Amino acid sequence: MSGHLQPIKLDSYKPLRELVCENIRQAIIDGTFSPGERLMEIQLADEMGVSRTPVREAIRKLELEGFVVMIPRRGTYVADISIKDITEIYEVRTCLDVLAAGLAAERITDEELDTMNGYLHEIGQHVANMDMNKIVEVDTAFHDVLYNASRNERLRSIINNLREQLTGIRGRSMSYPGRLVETMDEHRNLVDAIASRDVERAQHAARVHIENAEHTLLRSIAEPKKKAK
Amino acid sequence: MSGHLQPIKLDSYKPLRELVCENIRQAIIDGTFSPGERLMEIQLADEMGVSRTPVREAIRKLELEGFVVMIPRRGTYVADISIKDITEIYEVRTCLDVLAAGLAAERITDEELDTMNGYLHEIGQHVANMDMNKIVEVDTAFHDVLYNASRNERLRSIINNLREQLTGIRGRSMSYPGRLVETMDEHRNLVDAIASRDVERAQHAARVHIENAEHTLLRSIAEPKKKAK
DNA sequence: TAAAATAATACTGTATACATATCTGGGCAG
DNA sequence: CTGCCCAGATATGTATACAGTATTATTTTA
Repeated sequence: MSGHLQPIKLDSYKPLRELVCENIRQAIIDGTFSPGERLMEIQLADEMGVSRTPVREAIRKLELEGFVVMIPRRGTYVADISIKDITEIYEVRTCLDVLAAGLAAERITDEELDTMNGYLHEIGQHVANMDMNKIVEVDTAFHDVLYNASRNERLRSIINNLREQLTGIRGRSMSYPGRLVETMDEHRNLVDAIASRDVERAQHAARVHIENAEHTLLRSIAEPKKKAK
Repeated sequence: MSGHLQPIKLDSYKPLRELVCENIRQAIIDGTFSPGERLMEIQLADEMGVSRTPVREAIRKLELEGFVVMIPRRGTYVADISIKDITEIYEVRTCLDVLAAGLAAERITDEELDTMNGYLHEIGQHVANMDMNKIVEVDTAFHDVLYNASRNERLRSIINNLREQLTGIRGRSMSYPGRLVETMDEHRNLVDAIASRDVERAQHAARVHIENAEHTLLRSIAEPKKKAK
């Protein structure tokens, strides 16, 4: 979206470090900073018009979240996502998504089910228009409802963190030929299983969905479709 | 162990924030700081003989790890672990431990198996002597080998984080009547299953082990065994 | 000319100083 | 006597200054 760092807005009264953190994270996700690129505190601070202190605290948080790698006394670098990383993340996410789907099938409310069905319909329209941004946005909201229905805060936060680590490259998977239609079918199956409170089927649907997403992502990466900065 | 914060040692050349972080985490785990207690930056900095900067960065990390809760402009408080939290954590951990056991059964080396068997034997001796500290120590090492054998860094780090959040109260479970013998049997089953590369059986053994640990912990908490500060 | 050593530069790590918001206590009014 | 308001104190949020180390470039020597 943005090709450059935003100067910090003072709109909210959230601590500066939070705004700075979100700003840098977004810049990493949307490709403003390339993997392996060095992040220097002074430079970041200057560009955003703040001092080094909030920048440092933001970087510490991003390190915990896995977006950057810090080498003591050497500096901070944008984390490089390798095939091995993708495999690792999906190994964990498959397991957790299956858990979340099972729990949601037991604990979801009818209102939440309505919301999910609404999102499903919305996604269908955006797919018809090929509006990628909207698709990703609503897809995220759709899964948020699901994870929330698991009634497990930690599960939700761990999954969200793992998802965010892949956000930068997830778009590739989406634009893979035929994947969108597949995804919609899988979503439909998942919602139906949860709606009928069928834990086993919900777990199976979640597993199929996440495994397909992984395979598509890995396949799309194997293909030569690099876009330079 | 310690009843008070340690002044910071300059032994290692690790960044101060790391040492401070470990120091505070340990103090929370061993009960020097009670749940709900307020942590003040200046006081912590003075006690450890450092400035506020590394203390602040350490606290940010502890917040991400779930050990403390920060309220903007209000201060930092030691996280309070509720029954709901324990249930949440074990819900996720069960899933992840099962995953780790299955992966380990596929990927573990013979050397690592030897190591695990060695720890198992060691635990047996410490149980005979009722040396709780040693038991916890070797038990931790035992599981570390297992998680490491999953060959998934993220899985390992997530599980370790969840474990640490319960470390403070895990001792209760250990001292529950008969639990130690049960635990040893479960460990034996787990190692045997992994040694025979039987994924299904390893997963089952892991699930049984973690679920029993949870039940024992919840039971021991339900009983009135509070020790005041 | 190449390699090694030394010096200079630049960034991270840490400490301290300043600004601002929240909490506490006392006084005054109802 | 109780409740509200204002003022002072204290702690957090942010900025800046200082120190130490790593990297790089330049110079000297082989």
